[in-house]
Amino acid sequence: MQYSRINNKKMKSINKQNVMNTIRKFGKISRKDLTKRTKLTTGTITNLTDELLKSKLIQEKGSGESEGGRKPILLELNPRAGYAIGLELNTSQIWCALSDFKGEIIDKLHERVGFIEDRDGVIDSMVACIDEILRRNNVDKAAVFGIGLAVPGPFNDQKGVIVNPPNFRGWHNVPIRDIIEERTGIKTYAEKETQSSVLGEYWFGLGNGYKRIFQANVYEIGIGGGFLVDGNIFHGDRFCSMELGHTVVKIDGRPCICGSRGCLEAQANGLAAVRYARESRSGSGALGGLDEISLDDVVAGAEAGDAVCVMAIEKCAYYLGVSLMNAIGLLAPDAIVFGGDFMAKSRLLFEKTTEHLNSHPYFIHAGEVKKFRASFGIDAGAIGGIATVLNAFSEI
Amino acid sequence: MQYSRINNKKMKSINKQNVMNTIRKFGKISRKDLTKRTKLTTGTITNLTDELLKSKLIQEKGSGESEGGRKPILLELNPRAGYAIGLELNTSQIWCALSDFKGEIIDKLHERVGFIEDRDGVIDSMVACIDEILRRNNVDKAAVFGIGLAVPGPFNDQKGVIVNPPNFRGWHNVPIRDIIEERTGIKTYAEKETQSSVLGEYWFGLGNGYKRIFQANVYEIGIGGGFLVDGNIFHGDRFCSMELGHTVVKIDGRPCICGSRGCLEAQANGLAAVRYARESRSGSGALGGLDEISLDDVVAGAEAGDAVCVMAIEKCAYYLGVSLMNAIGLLAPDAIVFGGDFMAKSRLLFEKTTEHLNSHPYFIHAGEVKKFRASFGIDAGAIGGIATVLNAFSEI
DNA sequence: TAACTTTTATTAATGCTTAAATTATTTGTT
DNA sequence: AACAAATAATTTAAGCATTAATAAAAGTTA
Repeated sequence: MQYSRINNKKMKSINKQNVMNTIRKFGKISRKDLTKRTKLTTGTITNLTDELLKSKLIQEKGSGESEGGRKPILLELNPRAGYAIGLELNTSQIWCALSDFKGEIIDKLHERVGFIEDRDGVIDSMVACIDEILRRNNVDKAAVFGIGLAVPGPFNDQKGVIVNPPNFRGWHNVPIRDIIEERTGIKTYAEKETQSSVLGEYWFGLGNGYKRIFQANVYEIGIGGGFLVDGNIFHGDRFCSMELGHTVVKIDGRPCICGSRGCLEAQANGLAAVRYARESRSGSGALGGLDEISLDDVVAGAEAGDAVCVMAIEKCAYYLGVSLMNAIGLLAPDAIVFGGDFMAKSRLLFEKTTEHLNSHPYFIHAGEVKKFRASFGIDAGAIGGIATVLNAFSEI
Repeated sequence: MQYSRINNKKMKSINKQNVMNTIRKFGKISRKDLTKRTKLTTGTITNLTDELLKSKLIQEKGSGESEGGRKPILLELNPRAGYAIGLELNTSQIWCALSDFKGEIIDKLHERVGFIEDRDGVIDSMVACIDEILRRNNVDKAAVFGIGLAVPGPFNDQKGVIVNPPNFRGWHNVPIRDIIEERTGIKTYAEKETQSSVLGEYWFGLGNGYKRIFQANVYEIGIGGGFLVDGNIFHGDRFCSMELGHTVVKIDGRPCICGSRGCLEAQANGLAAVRYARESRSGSGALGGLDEISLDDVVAGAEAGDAVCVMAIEKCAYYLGVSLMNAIGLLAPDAIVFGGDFMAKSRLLFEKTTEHLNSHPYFIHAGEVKKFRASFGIDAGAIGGIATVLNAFSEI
């Protein structure tokens, strides 16, 4: 690993961060176990935890079982040390969540976005949501460690700029991170929605313990990717990485909203499933109101065993399988998380996609990669935003 | 970034490593400039360079221009501090190179592999090459810092095990790193061929200065990928990453040697170009000896403007463009290096591939990614192996 | 030659981790 | 209830590395 210059101050900061992360990971842990996990000596642990106690970031909470001697004093994060806000923005909604320092959700707030084209109006709404959730929980701005935004890609994760999401008309190069920070006066972080999700899954969901986690969020409209290495978001250079939805899975396939053809998003999102079902039905001569078939109908139909609906979803799963296999081939993760509303709705989509991944003739290890569905639903992005804030809290 | 426990010893090691890398990067550099580059103070630089001088890893070499005061004493790596060996193994050849501590190539050695299926025989040959190159240059084993192997994927880069390369019959789960280390008694490192290449490009070629470099090696037979983040090889979890050649670019495309269909390797390697040319010619009614057309013929034909040959190569370039665009979408590199013998031979292949990357309607940043051809040819893997050794030389 | 600049080396101070010794607390045994 | 053993946590002195300030060395300019 490439390190930059290290001195005593930095050394201490790194070790302290290590202690904090370990406490966060274990929830409650004794100083003894901290020495084991961090490889620091008991003296150092005493020093560092002492300082953390004094700054109220952690607290002593009860004691553990005796192992034949003195009972260990357990340490935990101090929930009242401060707060974090997570906020996801998508084309139709703003999801906002407030958590304490331990990451426990205190309150949630949800607002529909009227016209996504009304950029300034939407930004006003975001700020209003933040103000409102603080007001109604009586939280002072000074007590908030940060705001974690989850925004649509493509996103410049170095500068915090929304580049040009196809569904966000009029949002070209919007420095959303700086705008929200300036408007609220609160330190703000921003990540692409799926990157945010996977960090949330790591801290608060099932992702803990894996070294390389890839997440695919499959929505009715969009498809996004996220990737974590050792608990850190894999960032791109200047531009956003993990643009899974606009990788081409089928050459000369369906036109995509992005201007290309055959993107995974065009071939395997929820709308594609609906389209496959419709096309098949009209092809077989059935008539009547089929134009109004919805994704829920297709999912329900598949669940009930309707052949057309099963085919439609299996088709999406096939394309997903191909693209994910390609991603596995490049990234070699040890876990894959399946999120997004379409994925959450359809058991079949998950099963068929994983089936495809488990049956590759050559990348036999793809079968050994852990695969599971995301722990969080619609608020995954906001929860990830909270994780972003707490994770970034390193300047102790 | 995730750090592990740091103490004084580790701190010093990291800073010393930093100094070494900076010296290696600049070739010759004064202590003053080292303080600027490493952000360490003059006192620390004096200490660390002192130790490095005493251990003969670096040496003073002349002085730089005066800037109005005392002339700076220049420091450089001591070429005689030790040696590194790089060795690439592919289906037909063993390429071996010996370098001094500065990375200057002292000698090269090349041997054809008779039967790749004869695993033990090939391993014997590898060891013999290493012995021979040391013998004829009068280098003692004890003076060799390490051997860097460049081997075919899929490769378990954690354990140094060749998993199951399709062209390597009988090579299932061969712990090549440990075998060579045990047989030679020299510390051995191993990387997948293209990963090795890109590290070589970073240290000794044009890759320096880029934060995220993706390399695509396009050969007559295989296609491989490599990726560097901040000068470090991007490793997978348990299994090899960057298996570019076996990502699917065309659903239900040509059967691939790996058992899948439509892999990039099956659609865009040199043999594919030959096939496209042949198919087109026989389709157009031409006859006579066309079965014996070679890749060189196709490349030369394209260079001369032959429409069929141009088409054949453009077809490969198109597939390469699609797969590389997908990789860019996921990895967001700031530079792409094009290597491999097919790529080295054909100017058209390079031009058309980059053209494709520069014209994406959505990933506009793909056009801004620096693209260049690899600096090294057939011995890129071996040079990369040397880079691996010198790069890994951290336990100072 | 003297004044000045730049580069390098030295020294005392500071701050961190570490190892070893010590104190504190709990359990089990007599 | 007293005591020994075991485990947990703290204290202390020592070692080490960086830093900041200062000194020394070497070259330039007037």
